[in-house]
Amino acid sequence: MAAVCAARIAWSGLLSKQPVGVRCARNSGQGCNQSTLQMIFRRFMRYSQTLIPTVKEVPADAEIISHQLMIRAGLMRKLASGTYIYLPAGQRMLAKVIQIVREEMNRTGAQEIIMPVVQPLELWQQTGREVDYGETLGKFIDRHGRGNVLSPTAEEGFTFLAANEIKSYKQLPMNLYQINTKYRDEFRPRFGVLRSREFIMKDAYSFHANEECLHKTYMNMYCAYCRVFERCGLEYVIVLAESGEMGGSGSHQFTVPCANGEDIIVYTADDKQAWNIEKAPVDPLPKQPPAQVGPVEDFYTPRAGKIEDACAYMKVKPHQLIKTLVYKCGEGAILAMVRGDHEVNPEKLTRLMDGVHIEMADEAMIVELTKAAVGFAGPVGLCDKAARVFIDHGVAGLAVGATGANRTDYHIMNVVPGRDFPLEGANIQVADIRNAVEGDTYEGKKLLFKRGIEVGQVFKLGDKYTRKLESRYVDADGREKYPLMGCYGIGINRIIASAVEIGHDENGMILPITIAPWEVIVTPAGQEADVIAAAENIYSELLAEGVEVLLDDRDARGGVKFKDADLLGIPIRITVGKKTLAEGKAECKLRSESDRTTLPISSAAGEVARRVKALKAKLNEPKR
RNA sequence: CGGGGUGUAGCUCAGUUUGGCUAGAGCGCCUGGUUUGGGACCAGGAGGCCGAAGGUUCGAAUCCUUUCACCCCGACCA
Repeated sequence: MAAVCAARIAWSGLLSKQPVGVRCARNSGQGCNQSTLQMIFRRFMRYSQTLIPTVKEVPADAEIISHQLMIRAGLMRKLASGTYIYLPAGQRMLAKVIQIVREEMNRTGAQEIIMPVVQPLELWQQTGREVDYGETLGKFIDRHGRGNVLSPTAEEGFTFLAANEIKSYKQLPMNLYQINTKYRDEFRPRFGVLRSREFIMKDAYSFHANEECLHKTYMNMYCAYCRVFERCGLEYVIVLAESGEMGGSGSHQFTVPCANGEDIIVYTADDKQAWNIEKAPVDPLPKQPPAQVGPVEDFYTPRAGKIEDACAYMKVKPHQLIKTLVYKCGEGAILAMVRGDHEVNPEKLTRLMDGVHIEMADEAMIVELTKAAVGFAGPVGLCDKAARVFIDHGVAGLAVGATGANRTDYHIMNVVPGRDFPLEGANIQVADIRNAVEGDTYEGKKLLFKRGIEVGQVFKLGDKYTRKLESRYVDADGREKYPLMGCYGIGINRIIASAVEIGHDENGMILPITIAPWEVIVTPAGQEADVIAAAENIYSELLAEGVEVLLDDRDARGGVKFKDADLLGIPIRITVGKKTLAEGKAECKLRSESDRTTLPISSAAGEVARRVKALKAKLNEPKR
């Protein structure tokens, strides 16, 4: 009883000795301007006054480690599937990442604006992306019957602005960006914040009079992105990516390698080249020597619409099967043939179609085209019925194969490419249309695979959007032209999730100091008045040094505070305890290391402030 | 959108197969006490429309129908 009371009295007594600035703030600011007040409140951080709801149990619906820890550490809570509430600690992390991104963008001369999240549907109809984006595009109709889009990206909005404001080559180049909420009506949100419906993205759009200028800005952004990810303390890999329906000629993706990544990175064994799997090229497989093959033979394969079922009937291996997929492009049918053990890469098809939107044909269209149920399509007799036919090198290289008979419940064997279906023709093309797989090579070099989280991507868009939205400027030669565009995105939330994915141990997050919610936590271990007083002192001194510090002033046991500090991943912990205090010392521990060092209590704050600055400098002064 | 799974206390989950006493445990929360350097202990307490709606039954968390939400696999994805 007595001890608790003493402790409470000690706390309340110290609370009344708050720094003068704070008292002044509460007394409606005598002599303090608004920004000073905000600064003081932002830095004045007591655990007991902050909503950091840590939990011991792993949340049932969190599958991957970053999701689990972000919930457990009290960074966020789920509001609905794919939407999260960011709590104070999470908000602080987002704010820090945003600030880094903003600084690096501004350094390149990009200008920050804010675009509405709700945008007119007509703009999206003009560029054709209402259709291309499909159901992922969030839409609603307002009370006036107008269609609205919840912006998943903002090419339309920025190009609209350019169309109205960029009239002369003298205004070019121009690079505009925003850091704003994006919405995508994902079929399946998952992995916590890695694939959420609502997220924060930095998106920039640049406008140029010529290709060289676009390239220059593109490379500037590329470098700025390197700096951003280095400052955030992330290990990252840059891969060549597909620009797909975004249109345009070039793209790089910035990915953080980790086991839970959704993207697959393909790289050569010598580590010289890397691609997203959508883009990774493969060498054609060696052509099989021609064999003596009898005529095509029907084979009864009831209900064997799947590769493995058909193989079982015909006693062949998947790599001997020719898989025929039907895509559509407007009204026309597109055939894509790959081996049974390979997968069609739609991005590669899109590129062969010059960026035209394609999608899987529906059942009705397949039945109409092949006169058979889905699963029994084959190239024999079908190639002249399709607008375009793409045959993978792997198929063309087969000496003999089996495939669908274009007749329900039948396959055919002894099919020889070039004999039983054409490999050449006006509408026919043998090409690389499949995903790379284990064992493939490129330019003779072995291809290797790893998973990664995409945290940023840069694109060259060309004039796709400026043409569609009639954005024209007058060039030096007096003629009207369409500016070339680049676009550049960074997933703010994903930076945090990937930092957690690669920075954690069994006790919780281990965060880079540049994005951790606080730089230092001061933990009084014990409720004795002198311990609390010493902790308060160090806390005040750190505040005065400009360090972002959290004081764990809770009336809790030491163990609880240590567990929470570890969970939160705060890079530096200063512990004030009875024993060390008696020796005039405080203890300093880095979250990333197990050793502790003791510091004289009188100089502890100054020394820790120096360490904070050194740690930050290490990340904030990138090599590039 | 196809396949699978789960909805019971703030959280993690028993109980449902085989309907039956007042619906449980651990953690968290509140009160009091003992503690206080790695998620303490004792005692007491609050907290539930058993996801929702209909049905079967003397009786439903439990059986049936419908529906909603969430999760996983797949498809999809600048």
